[in-house]
Parts: sequence; structure tokens; C-alpha cells
Amino acid sequence: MSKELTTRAADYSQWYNDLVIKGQLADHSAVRGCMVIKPYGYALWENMRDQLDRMFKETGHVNAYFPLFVPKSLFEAEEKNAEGFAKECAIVTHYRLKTDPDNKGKLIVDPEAKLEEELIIRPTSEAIIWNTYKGWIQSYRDLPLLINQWANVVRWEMRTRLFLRTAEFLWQEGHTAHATKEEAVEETEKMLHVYADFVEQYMGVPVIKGVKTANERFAGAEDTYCIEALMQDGKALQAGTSHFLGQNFAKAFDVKFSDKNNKLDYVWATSWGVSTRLIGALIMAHSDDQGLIMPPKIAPLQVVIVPIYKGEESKSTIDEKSAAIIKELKAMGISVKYDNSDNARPGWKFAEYELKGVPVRVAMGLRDIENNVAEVARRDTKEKSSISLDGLAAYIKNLLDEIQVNIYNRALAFRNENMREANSWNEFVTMLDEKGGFISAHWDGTSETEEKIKEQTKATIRCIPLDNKLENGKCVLTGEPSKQRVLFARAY
RNA sequence: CGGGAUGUAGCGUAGCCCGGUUAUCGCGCCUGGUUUGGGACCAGGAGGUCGCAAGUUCGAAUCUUGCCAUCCCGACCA
Repeated sequence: MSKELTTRAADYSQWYNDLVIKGQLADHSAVRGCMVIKPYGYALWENMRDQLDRMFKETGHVNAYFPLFVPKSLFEAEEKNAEGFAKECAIVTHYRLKTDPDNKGKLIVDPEAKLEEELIIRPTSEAIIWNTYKGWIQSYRDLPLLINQWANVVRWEMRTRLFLRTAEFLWQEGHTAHATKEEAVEETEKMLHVYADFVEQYMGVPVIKGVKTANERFAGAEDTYCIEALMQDGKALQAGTSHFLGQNFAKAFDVKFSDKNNKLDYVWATSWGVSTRLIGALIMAHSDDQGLIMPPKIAPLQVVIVPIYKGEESKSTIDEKSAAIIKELKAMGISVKYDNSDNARPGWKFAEYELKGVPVRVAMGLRDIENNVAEVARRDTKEKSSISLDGLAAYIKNLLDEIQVNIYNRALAFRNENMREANSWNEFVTMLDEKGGFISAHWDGTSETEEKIKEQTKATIRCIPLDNKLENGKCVLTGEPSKQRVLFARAY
């Protein structure tokens, strides 16, 4: 993998901007940093979304939809949450335009049409959802309330990074209400595991499950759980979060319920989300110099068949042979494209589908048909083999499974190689500069130390792993006593 | 908002320092033909407010000033 492609997210954007997933920032200054997802990229997102949605439903959740606009008074109700997002909000102040009397053909904001109360374009939906929940929850019989929303949100970041931090992005946000603290904590952890399962099993990206420190916690949460992934350039990426919100939002929006003993109490809350940032994670975790590598389970296209023909006659012979295989593949639920277009030559098509990361490519020419075989190439290893046409579909189905496992194992091996323990400050800094990756080190548990480490090295505590073993040691910066190691990394 | 760089066709660029024919080259695009087992070749063609505005000059892509935008580094970032 060349340096040019792996050094930073910016390098990736150069690359897929031109060639591959066709994600790009909108090219008008007023909406810069908002992304455009072209059809192939969107098909990937749809596959990811559909699978996640299935998993949410299996865990008892239902979908709903809430407004894009959040009145300022609702937004400010939960103080910490509002404060946390205040610096990156887009705000609607007017509701009408009019023609400019001084400038024909131009429009101006009608000063008469100023809103009495400004509307915040949701950077996240806790406020508007909890304001709604207030009317939905009276009794323990109304609980738990397990709702998910697929939506867009806007965060007016000073600096955007394609897929990883865009001004507008697509995501899902789950918002649940529970009768007890225990149940809410259980939900928070359950959804973290759902995320981890999805990212590992479907996207083929290994993650570390953990808890954020106070500094990195979601504004308004009691605890923030996260999954952290490692990109090929050695930087960490937060791939998903699940928050235990305590009774903070219930108190802010006055959401109370009567329990079985008719005792009134505030409900306990969680929220959890993953976004189109996962597309960025997928690209940076698996791609190589030939382009994307799509995990078969969520690939927009799993198999492409490229016929190699000379003249119309050979074309129809191959068309016929292919049709049977395509039918068989489709019956197995495998997505397949037969590209017999005249627009491009085979070599061009090979390169194109490699860029797009299609897991399996089948090439078939008269030479192959005479021998009753086809050439099957896998994207992950670029190996090519000649496979008998009898049982080809079954072979491909099997190969897709193998590729799925292989790319996960490859990413896991990379992650493990880049997970190191540092036992001194010197070691810590050297590892960070020379190798990157996750560094497991002792920390004295104070926000001040965490802040100092960040200032000096740009490394942050990614998480305290869930299954962390306790181990006495000394803080890598201050030498103060520590009970466990935490995971540091430079992150996106 | 601070520091640095850049803006020339859909994309990538040369020319700018030292002003002077019709603005360079590659990719892509269109037409015709030959091709087709790893990004084909030949011939022809289309495509430009040289970021915007003002200034200097006989003459500006080139010099000056202002503005705008983009990228990188910071600040910021769930």
C-alpha cells in the first residue's frame, strides 16, 4: 500500500473523489463540507443500513421519524448537551425571501419574515425527541420505549473531512427510555455489541469495545461507550457510540412515570448512533492501491461477469453460457452484473471493477467455454483460478464467504500488530511517532494528565476497553499510581 | 479566526519570475475506422469569462491593489 494513499484521510479523498466511490463535497461554498454520495456509494450505505435495521428490529426496536428543526428553547433545555453542540449549529432565522428592489432578478431575505424563535437544524435529536417522549410516557406500562430514527443531521464543523466529518451526514440515532437504571445500562451495552457485531461481521473491520473517559464523553451523558477501529495509516477511528444518559434528559424535559407502586420517578435514557462515517472506515480499513475492497456481505455488487468475445457470434455464445450461471447465482441471493457492453474493452472493465472493489470477477471467453471453465478472480488477494462451469455458482458462493473471513482476518492481524504496550514516556512518544496504532499505557485517571498528553502528542485516550484487566502500574506521563492500562492513539 | 500555499477546458497541468501571434500538454468527451484474454490504436473534431473586480500599459494568464474560493497546518471537533 503506497504512502500516497494511506497517509491521511485527505489522500483517500483525492483518490475516491476521482475514481471510486464518487463521494465528494458539494462544490458550492455555501454548502461546502456537505457530501454528495453517488449511486454506487449510496448502494453501499443502503446495504449497511438495511443490515443494521434488521439487527435493531431483532433487538426489539422500532423506527420513527422526528423533525429536522429544533426550536431553540427545546435545544437549550439540557444544558450540557446544548453547550456541547452550541458551537456547530446551523440556525434558521427567517421563513421567506422576496425580490430585491435594488437588484433585478435577485432575492433577499425578507426582514419582515423573521422567526419569533430561531430553529436549530438538528445536530442530534435528543432535545426534540425527549420533548415528544414527555407526552408518550406516563406509566411503567409505557416502558421501555425503544425507538430508532434514520435521519440526516448537520454539524457546522470548522473543518470537514470527507466521510469522516462532513457538515451534513446520514445516520441512525436510537433513543430509548427505561424504568430502571440497570435496564438502561443494559440497553446501552447491548447496542454497543450490536454495533461491534455489525462492523466486525459485515464490514470486516475489527473493533475494540470500551468506555470513554470524562473528557471524551457525549455532552449530556453519564457514560459513553464506543467501538474503536484502526485504519491502515495507524490512526484510530471512532466507529460508533452508545450513551447511557442517566436521568439527565428526563429531568430536563420532565419525563416522569408512575411505577407499580404508584411512585413517580424520572425515566432512564440511552442514545446510540452510527453514521456514514462507517463508509470512511470501510475504505480506510480495507482498500489497497488498486482501489476499494468491498466486504461481500454488504458489497453493492458481489459478482461481475465479463465476457471476452470477438465479433457478434462469439458474444451470443458467451451470453448464453453466462445466463445460466447468472440465474443460478441470483437464485442463491447473490448480486451479479453481466457486463457485455461494447463501451469498454475487457482490460478496462477488469480495472474498473477492481477500483470499485467488487469481490469476485468472472471472465469468460470462447477459450474457456471450450474447456468448460471460467476464470474466477478474487478482489482481496487478486488470485485468479480456472474453475469448472459445473458447480461454478456454488464455488462462487463459497468464495464470497471466504473473502469475507479473509479481509476481516487481515484487518485483525494488522490491528494486533499495531497494538503495543508503552511503559515509559519516551517509549510512548517514540511508538506514537514511528509506528502509530493503539498504545496501551498506564494513566493516572485525571483529566489534566489526559489533556497534557493530548497537547504534547496529539494522542487521545480512545477508550478504556470493556474487558480490561486490572494491573497496578505507574502513569506513563506523571508516574502516579494507576490500576489499569488504557488505549491511546492519534485519531480522526 | 491566525500561519502557509494555490486558483488556467470535466480532471490533472505548462506558461507567470523577465507583459507581445491563434494559451501548452496529457487524460476524458464526440465522429469514423480498425480492435477486444489486464485500463487499445489511427485519423478527424468539440470544449476556455486564464477565480472575480479595478488599476498600470499601445498591449495583461503574466505586473499592482482589493475581493472571493480551495487545500494544508493550527484553533475547533460526539
